[in-house]
Amino acid sequence: MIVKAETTAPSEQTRARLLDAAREVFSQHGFQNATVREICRRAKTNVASVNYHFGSKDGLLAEALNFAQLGALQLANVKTDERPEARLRSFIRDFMLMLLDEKTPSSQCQIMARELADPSPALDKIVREAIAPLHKFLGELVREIVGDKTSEAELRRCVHSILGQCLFYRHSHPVLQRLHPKLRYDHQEIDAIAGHIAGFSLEGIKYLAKKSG
Amino acid sequence: MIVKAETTAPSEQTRARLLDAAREVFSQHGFQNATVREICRRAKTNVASVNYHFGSKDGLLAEALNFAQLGALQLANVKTDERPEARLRSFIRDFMLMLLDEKTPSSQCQIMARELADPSPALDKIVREAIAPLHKFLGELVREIVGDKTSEAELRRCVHSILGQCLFYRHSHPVLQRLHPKLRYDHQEIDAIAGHIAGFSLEGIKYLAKKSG
DNA sequence: AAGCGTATCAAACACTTGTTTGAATGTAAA
DNA sequence: TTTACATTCAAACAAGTGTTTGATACGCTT
Repeated sequence: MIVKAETTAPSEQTRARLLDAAREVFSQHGFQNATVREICRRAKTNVASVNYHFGSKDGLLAEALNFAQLGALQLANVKTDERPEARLRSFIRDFMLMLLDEKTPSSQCQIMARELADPSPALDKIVREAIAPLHKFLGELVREIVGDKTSEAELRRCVHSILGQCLFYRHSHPVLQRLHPKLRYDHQEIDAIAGHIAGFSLEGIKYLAKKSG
Repeated sequence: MIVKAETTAPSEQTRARLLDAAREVFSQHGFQNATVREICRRAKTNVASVNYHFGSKDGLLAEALNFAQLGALQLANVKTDERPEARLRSFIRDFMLMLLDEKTPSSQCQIMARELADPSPALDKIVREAIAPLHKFLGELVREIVGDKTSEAELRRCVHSILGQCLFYRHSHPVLQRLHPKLRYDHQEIDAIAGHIAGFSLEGIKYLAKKSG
């Protein structure tokens, strides 16, 4: 059938399976602790396929990265005509969902979070394509709230405070699980956490605005 | 000379050298990425000595851990008769110094921070001896500020917000270094960061107290 | 000095890792 | 059918890991 020729070639299928499996394993175990064999097992293919299709484990990570979702989130947020406070609220909520949701995990964001603590050769690309834009976006958003009086250094520290709170729940997950075994990151809990972070941060930001202004 | 017999035996010396080197390497590279060979190189001893003196790499980590400094910090803080707001301020400052100071790095705290993201077999001990007490201490301190009205869940989230902000600077150091190459964690910069975190957090906490009260 | 237990060391071991190889397989054009 | 090419695979490779071994050196008692 001609149809088959128009769909993906067989080689493209294993490529896609490898990328899916790689995103899964990298986000769960981090780059260093993820093994090529585990990835290939999940992709139901041979160990050699990684090097055949992507050259190396590094190459696989580089191609598996795709921060379109995170970028789209920021773009949609900017396009809203809501007040900056509300935009910060909803961004934190969306971001926490990407970081924590057990059902629809954005493996991209989880990989990004992991890379912070344990850099891989792809860190430069990740910083350039995901982290730097994210800091820039949040910086501009906070700037709208605090006004022009606040210094760049203080503004940056606000961004760090927000990101630090968000990432804490991802980084410390194994520990928090032990401290509070009944904890589950369902939709409701994530909403509560995001609401707290937004409220907590907005007070800090507004205080800073008053102090500087 | 009899004196020599009263000082440490030669075997104790290499034990001590191993522990020192282990703390150094574990705090710099994390448990997984630290190699026994690197530790022994710095301790100027043979690879086999780790297993001879500590049984295994795990055993070495277990004995290298010592959270006395962190505990002493909390005890001294409680003993102060200052107001809780001031106590939170000074604790955050001391904690950030332990986490970031390039000159006197508290390898213990850096190991603890690393374990959050990348657990080792010693995580249980670390949670029990360092992290759980730390959360408890901060919880009680924040409770003094917010009063009895605030729920346990919200109180806990405040503690998470504080810790998240503090740990962010340690976890994200490689990334922040790339975003702001001129950044240095000297005493002055750490003071500024700690001051920001304390001010930022106190506003969030007080807001929560009002909201609940 | 001889004997004994501890501590150190170079070397090897067992295992895992990412990567490479060369043969086998499938696909499509000649 | 034959040929050429891309893909897949089992197996091996090379390097790094924590750990073990057996010999050697040291300090101390007898």
